[in-house]
Amino acid sequence: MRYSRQRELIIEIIKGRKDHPTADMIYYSAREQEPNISLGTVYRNLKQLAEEGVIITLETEDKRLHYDGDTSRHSHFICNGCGKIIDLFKPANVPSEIKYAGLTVTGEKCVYYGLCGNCQ
Amino acid sequence: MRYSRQRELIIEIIKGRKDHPTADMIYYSAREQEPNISLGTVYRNLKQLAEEGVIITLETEDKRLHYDGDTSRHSHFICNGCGKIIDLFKPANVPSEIKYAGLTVTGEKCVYYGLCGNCQ
DNA sequence: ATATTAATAGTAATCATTACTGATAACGAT
DNA sequence: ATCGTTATCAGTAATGATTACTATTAATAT
Repeated sequence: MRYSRQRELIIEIIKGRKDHPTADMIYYSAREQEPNISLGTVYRNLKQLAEEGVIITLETEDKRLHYDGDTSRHSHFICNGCGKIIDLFKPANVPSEIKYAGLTVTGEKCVYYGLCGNCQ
Repeated sequence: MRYSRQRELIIEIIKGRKDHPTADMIYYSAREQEPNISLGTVYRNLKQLAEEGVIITLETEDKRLHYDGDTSRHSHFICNGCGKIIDLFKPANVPSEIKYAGLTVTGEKCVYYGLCGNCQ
């Protein structure tokens, strides 16, 4: 994986924000510093970074992939009102059932839906 | 919501299977009994049924929506080897953090990734 | 039975994402 | 430092899942 200015910028953007941006949100942000960066470059790098485990993907009900620069184990809460995604850094334990079923868990994606303080 | 033979068939198919089929899997299954049913009809009804809460959607890393006829509270395990989706009927508790953050939870989607017994 | 209007089959359009292509740039070897 | 190799880029075309559209059919209340 060779260095590139564009990729470095993309990493910096994702790691620097606590919301969970989609590819095009990252694209628009990147264009502020790198006006000629292409959307394809953003998508290609995001995909690559996610495969490498540098960032994490979050599949939501809005049909677009959200990206998260924080790779530590945590869950998410998504507000049905405003769409905001909130990190939950004290995730629940893995269901006990898993060990009995002979399954090896390597990752988890727990998303809770509901209303945030502002929206209820 | 008026009765229709096609919708009834779609419901019957989803409720009758324990895998978590995608729209086109349901489409091909439906065509065995209703050879002229259209893919659009399948998609339209699945969307409607999910909105009504009759079925549940599952957003996975394979970029297609999976549907689940079981609306009881449960989690899922997805095997990275064979792609099989396994139900976990003893889901973990909601993270304690949520009540302190003033969030109201109305739904959850927990997906665990790893390897099933056959694939490890 | 008739009128109203969801629902359908079939097809076109949308939209996020990925693939392609010729040009550019990173970087190890000379 | 220059050269050669090749990953990466910008720009654009293609893909694939899903949704919207349209004329027709069928469910159901009156």
